[in-house]
Amino acid sequence: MAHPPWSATDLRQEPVTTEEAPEPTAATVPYRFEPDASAAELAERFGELEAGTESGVTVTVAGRLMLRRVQGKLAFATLQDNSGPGADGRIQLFAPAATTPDFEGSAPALGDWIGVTGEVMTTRRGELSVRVDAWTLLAAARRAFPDKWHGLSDTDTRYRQRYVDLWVTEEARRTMLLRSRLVSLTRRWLEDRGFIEVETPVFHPIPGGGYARPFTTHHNALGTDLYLRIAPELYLKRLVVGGFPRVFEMARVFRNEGLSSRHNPEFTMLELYQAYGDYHDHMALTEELVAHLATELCGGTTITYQGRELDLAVPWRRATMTDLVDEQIGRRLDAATPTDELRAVCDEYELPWHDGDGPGMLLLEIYEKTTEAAQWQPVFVTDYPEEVSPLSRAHREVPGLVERFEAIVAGRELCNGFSELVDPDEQRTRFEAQARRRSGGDEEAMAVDEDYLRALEYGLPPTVGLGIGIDRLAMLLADAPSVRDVILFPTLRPEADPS
RNA sequence: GCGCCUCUAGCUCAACGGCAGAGCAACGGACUCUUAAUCCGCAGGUUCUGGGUUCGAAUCCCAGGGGGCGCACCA
Repeated sequence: MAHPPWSATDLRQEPVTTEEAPEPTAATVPYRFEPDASAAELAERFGELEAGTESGVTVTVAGRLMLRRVQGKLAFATLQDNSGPGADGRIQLFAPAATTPDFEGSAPALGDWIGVTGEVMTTRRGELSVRVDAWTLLAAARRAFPDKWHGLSDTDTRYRQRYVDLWVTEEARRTMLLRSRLVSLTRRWLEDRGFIEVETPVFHPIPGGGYARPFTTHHNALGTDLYLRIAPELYLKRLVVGGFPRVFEMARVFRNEGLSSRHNPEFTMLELYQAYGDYHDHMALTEELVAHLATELCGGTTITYQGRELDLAVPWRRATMTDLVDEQIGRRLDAATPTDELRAVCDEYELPWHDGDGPGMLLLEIYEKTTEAAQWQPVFVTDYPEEVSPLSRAHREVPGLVERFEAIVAGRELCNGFSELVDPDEQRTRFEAQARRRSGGDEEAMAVDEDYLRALEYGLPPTVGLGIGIDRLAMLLADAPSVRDVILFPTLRPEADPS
């Protein structure tokens, strides 16, 4: 090799037709660069170096130039490479004119990516630095970076230009890193327990497994409409029928509904299914997984969310919907409560009801509007009305209810799980009830999925399933107020003119 | 979909019916130990868009657009 890897000299010396030296462009940066140290590693390794010391060690680092302090014939700069567990890695560059190549020439600009090779040293003030003995431009920033102190505050710009936000908003970087670790830890944790990760279709001929409006698309060659999945549930249970007793999927799902600080049209749902278990098993699994993640990511099971303390330590409280509603509004209501009485309660709390709503629908409505948001510490709400749970198995003791639970944390639904309905005849009856709602105008009700029924007819053993909202969980553990803070590129209206 | 708030230089923000400004960034200059370096100088605008009111509009009004928050929706 004629030049060290950081050198672009060979490229810059190509014949030029103009008298001026060419500006470095994307065409003049090297094809490859090989840093051998990061800011975090240097801090770790040379943290104890006394002020005014040269280490005798030469390293190559790379990153973006974020700050610059030119002092006549001596310049300091801050190179950021986002190394380290906090993704906040920065190292100072020390550049004396006497030894720094091209000091007076085309010095790098703020925002440029550069690679630097030089001796590790400390300044007289004791700041760990890399002396710039050689440097090369890796990418020029043609657009000005935001204010070096105030950064970006316009949320629109932050979401649309996340590639800038991630450099200037440490919080954003930290949050996204936490999310990445959350997903990684979850995978490992599940695999350690015998779950295998699978990928099921995003295109569904029949939308199912949830109660939501789907996005519709069209396949030209097949000449058929397809729906983007609203949940992977029905395919994952087919896999249990197929002989995989423990499966999970980190499923991006799509729901054609409103946007809010808690809803993005595409979001990530972890769904897992476990043969031979019931909903008690998955309540235990949920609390153990979340406590594990909190310990790994937040250093303990006591965390702060939006200024309020949350105790995620195992075990979490378990309470039936009936008991929780009773606690909140002082009435014992369940799926056997007469419809008239439930309607009267709805009226009392100014909740709209429809003629077609059965007791289960009304009870759920009352619970959600009066009780759910009032729960702060984690609680498993159990035993939902069958009417609103078309895929859940009937409660083994209480008629009209199913063995279903949701975990409510900080007033929000974190997950939803249930003992799965395994009886194909009963499932057909439930699907048909849904289909009646659907033809009655309820666009969110499910349709009859004949292939799913066929799968059940081959035999689904006792099974429990669970869906955890990964975005919600990330919000909780990252202490993020908006779901957009935990999604790298949240859904926004397309820009009219992005230039 | 409804309500409230918001939009000014690349970025962060002033000016609130009377000459569109500052800091940072950029550009020119001084400076060999800075830490958001400092200092001097220079340049930078469709005040989101279109109407209206007014002698005069960034400012007030109407309509539209982007964004935020709340409501509705999201079992």
